[in-house]
Amino acid sequence: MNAIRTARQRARDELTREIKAEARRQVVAEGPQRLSLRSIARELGMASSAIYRYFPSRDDLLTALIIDAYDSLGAAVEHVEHHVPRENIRARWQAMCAGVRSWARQHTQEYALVYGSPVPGYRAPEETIAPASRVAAVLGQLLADGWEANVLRPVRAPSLPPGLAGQAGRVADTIAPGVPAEVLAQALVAWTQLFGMVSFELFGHLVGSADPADEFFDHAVECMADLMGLPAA
Amino acid sequence: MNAIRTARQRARDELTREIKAEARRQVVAEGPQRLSLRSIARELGMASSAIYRYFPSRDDLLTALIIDAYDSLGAAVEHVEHHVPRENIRARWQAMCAGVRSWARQHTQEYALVYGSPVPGYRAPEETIAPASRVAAVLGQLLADGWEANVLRPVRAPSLPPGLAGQAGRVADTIAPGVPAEVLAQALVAWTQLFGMVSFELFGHLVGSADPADEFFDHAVECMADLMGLPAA
DNA sequence: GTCAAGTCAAGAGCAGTGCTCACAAACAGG
DNA sequence: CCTGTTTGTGAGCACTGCTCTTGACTTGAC
Repeated sequence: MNAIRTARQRARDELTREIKAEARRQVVAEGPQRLSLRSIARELGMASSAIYRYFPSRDDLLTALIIDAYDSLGAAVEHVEHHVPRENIRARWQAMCAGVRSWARQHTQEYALVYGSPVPGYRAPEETIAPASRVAAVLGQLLADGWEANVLRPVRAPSLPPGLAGQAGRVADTIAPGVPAEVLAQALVAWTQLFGMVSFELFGHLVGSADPADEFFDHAVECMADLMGLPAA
Repeated sequence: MNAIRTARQRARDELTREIKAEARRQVVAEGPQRLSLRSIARELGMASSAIYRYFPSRDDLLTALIIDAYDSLGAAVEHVEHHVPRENIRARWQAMCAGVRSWARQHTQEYALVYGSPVPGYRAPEETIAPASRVAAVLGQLLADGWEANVLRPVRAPSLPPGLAGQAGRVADTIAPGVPAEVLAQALVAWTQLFGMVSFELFGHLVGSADPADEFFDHAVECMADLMGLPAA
């Protein structure tokens, strides 16, 4: 790789960025449904066919936006979580939950793009799993720190069935080294609860029940913290 | 209302059904994205414009499918839950969770339609909330029965903040009469966990971690049963 | 400095979409 | 029977994703 890129390469990178920016603008404004390559080209003052030099299809453009969204969420959560004293494990969990929710509320369409129904039938997995695990890594690190400091007191976990123990162990190895599978199984429960709750709030499934969801959200975060055995203080 | 409808009315009902059936076929086969009024008309041997005599727009057709999906899910869950002895509260919870998951796995696209990202930007709420609460009512009834039999031993719930207590109380009034707000708040946590977990499984967010999700699912169901204080036996 | 190879934007065009509208049949109730 | 409402039709508008050819531009080796 040369740091000095050719003029052509620089123009290409810039245009790629501009296309993505305009696409994101449209997705945010009107949803992924209404994203149109032609209107992007119109807005950028170029022929619609030229877009295909940069993204082979509409779905590929959407995939690029998805990756960016994962990255943006990961960065946001990392940011808020890093402003909490490292030794206060429970506060770190609370911070990351709040971070997820607040990012999701500020980026509804991008959240829907990532955690809503996969739009084009099937998702391109390879390029997305790395940025996707970024926010999961925050939880993993937090658990690893708590385990190392010997402050985790997880709710009695009945001995895990072998399959789940294996899965949880493998996740622990990559994301939370040292943490036993029992703790990680609980963390997976908390994890799915968190995103289920945020999705329900954003997608309107709480309107009849916990509509201003702030208090319910805090309540659930505490319940899950207890489930994982995060220390109270 | 006359039970004997005119020939015209009968034809209209039948065609409405056929349009929905063909639409559902397409959604199941290729996703809501690819649903096309023109191809429905083609398949039914009629002019595309004729569809608009029955559904004013594509989104209205989708809304009709959503209502049907809610109803189908509700019926399925009611069915499996009713085959469990009424006094075994925990088994009823397990059965309804399994029912939700199994319906979701058998009707992926319809589940995504209902619990995925709201496609057209905003959802028509009024017509959907009634069928939507049908499956929630199963959980409510189960909790009400358990509370009346005095077998619920919920995890210590720190006194609820006033807003959440009010919300949970109102839900209890409509769905689980007699059940205190503290229990219902936990039930809401379990509720969101259940659908978060199912969504993650269907939408591929567990591929790296709990991919064959059976054991993890059972584990989470147990955790949530404990959280709500459902009796072990 | 020249010139072939590679890259890129443009425009026309294909096949498809949702939706509207004027019109002609078919039906319903008086 | 006949009037007024429904229903189906086909043409048409404005739009979409995507492909392909054509011509202009940039690049880097000679």
